[in-house]
This record gives sequence, structure tokens and C-alpha cells, in this order.
Amino acid sequence: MSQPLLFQSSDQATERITLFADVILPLPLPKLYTYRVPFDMNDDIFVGTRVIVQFGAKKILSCIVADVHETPPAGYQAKYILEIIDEKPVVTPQQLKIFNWIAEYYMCTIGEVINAALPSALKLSSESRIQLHPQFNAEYPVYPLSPAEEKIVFALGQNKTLTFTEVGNLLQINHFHKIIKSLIQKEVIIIFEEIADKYTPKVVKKLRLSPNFVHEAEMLEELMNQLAVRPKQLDVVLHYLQKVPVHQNVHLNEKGVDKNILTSNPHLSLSSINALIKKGILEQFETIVSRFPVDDTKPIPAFNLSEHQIAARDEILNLFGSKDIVLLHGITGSGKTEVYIDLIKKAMEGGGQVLYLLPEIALTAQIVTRLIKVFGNRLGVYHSKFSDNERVEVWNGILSGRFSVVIGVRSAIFLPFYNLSLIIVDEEHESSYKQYEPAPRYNAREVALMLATYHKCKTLLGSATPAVETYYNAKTGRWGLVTMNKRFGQAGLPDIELVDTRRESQKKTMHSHFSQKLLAMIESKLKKEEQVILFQNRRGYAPYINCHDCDWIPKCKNCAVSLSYHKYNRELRCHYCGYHETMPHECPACGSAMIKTVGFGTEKIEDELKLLLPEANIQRMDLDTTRSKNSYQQIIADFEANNTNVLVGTQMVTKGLDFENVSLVGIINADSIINYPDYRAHERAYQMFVQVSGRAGRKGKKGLVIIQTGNPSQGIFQKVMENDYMALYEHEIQERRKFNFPPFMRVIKVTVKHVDEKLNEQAAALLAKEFTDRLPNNQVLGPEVPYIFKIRNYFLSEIHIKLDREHTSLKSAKLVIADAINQIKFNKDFRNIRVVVDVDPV
DNA sequence: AGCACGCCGACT
DNA sequence: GTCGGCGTGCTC
Repeated sequence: MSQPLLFQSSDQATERITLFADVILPLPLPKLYTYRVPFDMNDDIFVGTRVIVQFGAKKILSCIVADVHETPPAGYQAKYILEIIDEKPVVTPQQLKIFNWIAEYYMCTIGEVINAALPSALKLSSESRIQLHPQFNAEYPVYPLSPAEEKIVFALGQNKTLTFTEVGNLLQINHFHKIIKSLIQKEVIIIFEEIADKYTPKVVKKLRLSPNFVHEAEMLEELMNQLAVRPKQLDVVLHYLQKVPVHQNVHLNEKGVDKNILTSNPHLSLSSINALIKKGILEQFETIVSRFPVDDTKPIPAFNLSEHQIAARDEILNLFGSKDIVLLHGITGSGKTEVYIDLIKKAMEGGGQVLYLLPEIALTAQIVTRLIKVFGNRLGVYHSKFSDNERVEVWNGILSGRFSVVIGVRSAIFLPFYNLSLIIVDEEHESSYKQYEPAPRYNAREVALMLATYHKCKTLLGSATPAVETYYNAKTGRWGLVTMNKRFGQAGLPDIELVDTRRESQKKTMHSHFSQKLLAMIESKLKKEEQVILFQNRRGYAPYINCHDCDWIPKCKNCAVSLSYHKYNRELRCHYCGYHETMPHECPACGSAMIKTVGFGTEKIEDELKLLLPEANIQRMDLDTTRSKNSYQQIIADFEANNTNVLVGTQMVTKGLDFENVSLVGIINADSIINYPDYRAHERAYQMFVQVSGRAGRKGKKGLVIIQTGNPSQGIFQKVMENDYMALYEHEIQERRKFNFPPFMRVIKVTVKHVDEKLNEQAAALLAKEFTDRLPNNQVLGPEVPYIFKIRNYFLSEIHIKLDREHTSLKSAKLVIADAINQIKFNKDFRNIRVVVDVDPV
């Protein structure tokens, strides 16, 4: 790693060079801002450190130093940097390069990238607070105060300072701004900005013997004699000495013992412990500890790779000799994870860092536990459900070299690696690697590849069902390709059976959403005490409800969608903006009580199955049941412990989980997965079917998959049942070529939003025309009104630009697009349009 | 992104 | 006649 630039050595400090720093503010601003470095900070300012500046009239913010130079800005007076937060950079030079690349490639600002990249505890921002005016005398106010003002003055007397939100809570009203204004005028209070450090280290209370008793052996002995009359206290000291053998090594006493080890011991009395502290025999102190417990005792256990795994690993290593990127195409259950682990070990032996990316829903406790067993405390985990303090510790742990492997979700690509030697992108085809809202709309897989080129390291992409673009690159020889098509262990691939729900409906053998066949199989598996997973790719109870008499359908008032019915709280809810209302008892349009639900989600499946199989223990796992960290763990633990017989869920049940006792997987409604208006619909459906099927029958037992569909003759099922990825790929790549989709063209989606439908339409049409005129060698499609044409009261139009790389440079095309968008805002009718650019949308 | 300045409707 | 709505423009 290159060292942070020292711009001036301390012995030259007397020369008083005037320095300026260009900083990146964590805001969507198009450029950097230049601040002046106070002379006394000249020796401490480095690229990548955080500094505190005032931005605007009052806001105080932390930002990242991107450059330090001696060029005074022209045309304005630079403000001074107020403070330098970090002694050493928290952002590495490689990161700044990558961040700039992301901003350019995904057409957003560097500030937006920084904002997404830094854990929020590293982003400090001031908050306005009020306190009493130093000259204010509560006994003799100069001006009379209103009751509300009195209340604030009283609270300030107690609390010294208040934030605006605290004032709001205190007065129980929203319009408190004028009250504050009035208090300032009356010179009762003053406003100031306070910036608080958000990262709080974890502190534990510890106990040790007072130094008096350990310096000399006699003292300790004497203490024991003294305590002979206090057997309970003696007991505590003896326990302490057992944990900390001070008599063997005096220096052990310094580190003491965790207080709760003594206090939580049921054989020791709390009051005796406190008495010893009071008497000064024990001394209490605090230390800062890691949130990731250090455990050096675990050796890296050896495990044996199978013949096929060794072959795959060697092939990958061999290909890395000539290629920087290798695709590992391994069927579900072929044991890709062990290959990854082996490669990670090898990379670590060379002293490099490793990044192992997984999609959010695949980063489960199961995989983490497995990796901890191998890598112990050298493994950092970066997950969105982690607290901010934990994220900061991972961030710092990488900077300090404590962690050399990180397993993480897409945002882990932002971490401050300085010496990557391997990146693994598992489930490479997953669309959740792409962030859609807010900017940066990046794809972590693509950023990972760029990260690898900056670090000159290798990338391994892994999937059972690679994205068509990825496979194309591998097949054409640009990237390496390694295939694993044997399942690890004895188990073969599961049997897959189709059930024609349309025919069963005609025969009247459907039990609501369950075919005769599926229901019978569930019952038979449960009888054998085996477990079942049911997959339904839609949460809630029903996607909409409908009045039987007048056809009324409740719609969201902010979005062009019908409201989904959630039964557990009798609520109608919009999945786009969160708007919700209670489920009406009768139709508000005609008064009829005949309201029926249409379609179904996981909640309804769970509900109906409980009626059909009252004996079975059924659990549901979807976004609604896993909102909190523990609920997710609980559902998994219950299923693992066999307390649950049937698990009903969305995509969440399909990834990262291995359950040994699952012998049946049911896909309730395959058609809802296939019939999607998108060029990737088939690819995605195939990936999902294969992924779900992979949950059936691991470890020796052959599993069964039942797919329910109203149209079993569709070609995709044949490919799924025969596990024929190649057929899927060949079909898809031809379609892509024929209709000019990636990888043959680059797609940029431009969405125009406006509260006024007409203006939105006009602006989009104008923009599309501008694109067409200025990008003559490329295809501009639209504007089109999307299926959901209004979200959060904004009307939408979409323009798709397909860039032909043969004729246009991506870079210049993006400049043209950005310029056209800026141009259109000069027209004052269109000043209020919002334009969202999505590069490589998924 | 905030925040301040600035011009048009419903209240004392 | 004022308060206060949020449109618009700026922040080194």
C-alpha cells in the first residue's frame, strides 16, 4: 500500500506554506469544495482523513480530504477547516480511485458514493441545539414569556441543552420554530451547532486486586488470613486467583477479569464483591473491547476436499495464471463453498486480503459459523443488519490489518482494502447485487471486477445458474470457466415433477391453492418426519381485494397500484410507498359485504395449509416475519431443530440455507415467476427454480420438487427438469443477440418523474428526442409509460438507451446524456422534473 | 441534502 | 393586515 502523502515534514513547518484541501462532502453535489488548512494543521492533513468543516450558514459536517495543494481558489474566499478528526486516513487512495470510477460509470456524484460507502458512524453532522442565554436571568425576565416559552426555559434550566426534536416532544406541537425565534429575539436562549461522535466503543467493567496486595507475596498471604473471618469474601478472592493466577505471575493482575464473570457466578455473593470493592481490596476499571470477540484458540481445521473439488480448485488456480477472472459454474450442492475456503486460505498464505461477497439473503448464520470455524478472528462480517458500531469496527479492522477476510453483502465493496489478492462473488447472477435506490445505482459484481483491476488481484465468480452475460464472457474465452457438475456426497439431483393446476381445477381436485398431488406428498413426508419447504414469491395475504358486487378494488392514493391485503393486522398496504389503511368490512363504494381476496401470497398459503393440516407445525419466513434480527434466527433455528415441519416463504428460503431433513420442496405458483414483462424473465425464472429445487434432499437423501403450473408445456420446465443450463443459455443468448440486449448492447434507463402527468410526458418526449438526435448510432426507445405509472405521487416515463459499443464510447455517450438532462432543465416548465439515470439496469 | 430567501392564500 | 406555504438557488 502506498503511504499517505505527507505534504510537509515537521522541520519545515516554520515556512508556513498556505495549504488548501479539496474535500468530498457526503452530499449529492457535483464537485469538490476547497477549504483552507490552518497553519497549525499543515503537518496533520492527509488525503483520506476526515475533517470537520462548516458548510453553508451553519451546518457543520465531516468530509473526506480528496486532495491537498497550494492553489488558492479563484473567485471566493475559502473557509478554514475546523478540525482534523483522524490521525491516519480512513479512506485509502485505492478507494478514492474506485469511488471516482463508480461516480463516473453510474452517473452520480462522488458525494453520493461516499455517502453510501461510509458507515454512518463515520459521517458526522451537526445538530442545532439551544441553551439559555448567558445573560438571561430567570427571576427577572426582560420580556414576559408565554406558557410554552416558560416550559422551554424550565427544561433548559434542568437539562442545559435541547435539540429541536426534544423541544417538539416537550411541547407536543410541530410549530415550535416561531417560539424558538421569539426566545432568541428576547435574548432568552442562544442556538449553537453540536457535532457528536457517533461511534461508541464497547466498554466492559473489569476487576483486579488492588496493586498493594500483589507486589509482595506476603501481602497476599496476609490478606487471606484477614479474610478468614469473612468466608464469602475470601471465596470471591479465591475465585479471582483461580481465574487470574497472580501468585504465578504478578503481571496477570493488571488485566484482571471481566466483572460479570464474578458477578454472574451463582456461588459468589454480589454483596461480598461490592464489599471488597468498597474496602479497596478489589479495584474496578474499564477497558475497550472489540464487538467481535477475539478467540485465538481455534486452529484452522483441516478438511478434505473431494476429488472433484480438488480438480476444480486446481483448474481455477491454473486458469488464474492466464486470466484475471474465472467463472465457477457448479450445480447446487456441488460443494463450491469448500473450494472457496481452500482458495481463500491460499490467498491468505500469500499475505493478501480476501473479499467474499454474498447476496443479502444468502449471508446467513450458517455460512458465517462455518467460516468462523476456519478463519477465526481474522474474519470480518459485513452485513446490513449489523449495527453501525459493528460496521465501523469492521472498517477499522481492515485498515489495521486485523481482518484479512471479509464476508459481506454488496456494500462490502466499499471497505478500505489495501492489499486484495482475491475477490469471490458467490451467486454472481443475483440481481440484488444491484442497488436501485438511492444513487449510486451500482452493481457490486461489476464494481468488484473493477476493484480487482485496481488491486491487480483475481476474481472468482460462482453460480449454479450464471447470468447470461457472465457465461457469455466465460464461453467466449475472455474469462476462465470451470465447471462442477457432480453433487457432493451421495445424493443425486432431486426429482422434479410438474403438476397441471389447470387440469386439477377442472377435475375439482384442487384444495384451494394446493393440488391433490402436492398435498398428498406433504402429508406423506410429514408422516416420515421429514420436512417441507413451500415457495411462493409474494408476501402478504393477497395482492388485492375486490368487491364481488360492484368490482371495486382499493388503490393506493399515492401510487398506481392496488393495495395488498395483509391479514394478520387486517390492513391494506401499498408495497411501493408504505401507505396503509384498515381493511373495510364492507365495500365503501356500494356497501356490499361480499369482499373477496384475489391472488395469494405467503400469508394465505400459511393460513390455508394450517386449515388443511391442523397437526403440522407451519412457519412463514418473508420480509414481514423477519423484520428484526432475532426473528430471522429464530425461524431458522426452529426449522433446524425440527420444531417446524413446513416452512412457507419467499426467496428468503431459497438461499444460503442447508437443511438436512428437507425432502420435499413445493413451488406453489410457477407461472407468477415466469410471466414477467422483462427480457430477463426466463433467465430469472430458471435461476429461481433451480435455486429452490436445490433445497430438496441434501446429504444422502434424494429429494422431490413439485412445481405447480397452469401451463406445464412451456419449454422452461423441460430445461429445469433436465438441469440443462446450456439449453437455457443458448436460447437466451440468441434472443439477446436478436433483440440487441446485453451483453451485445449496453442499456441505460432514464426515468423522468414529475407530479404533473402532462408535463412529465412532454419532458420525457423532449428528452428522448434529444437523445435520439445526439446519439445517432444508438437506439433510443420510448418514452414509455411503465406498468406502474405513478409512485409516491410522481408520474413516471422511461427511456431506454441501447448503446452500441462498436460505434460509441460509453464515456462520451454518458456525457451526452448528462448534458441533455441538464439542458432540459433550462426550460422553466421542466425545472421541476426529476431524472434518474440507471446504468446497466437489472 | 439542508437551509434561507422570496412571493401568493387563510387567518387574527 | 400577518403567518406560513413551499418553489428556487446556493453552499468553498
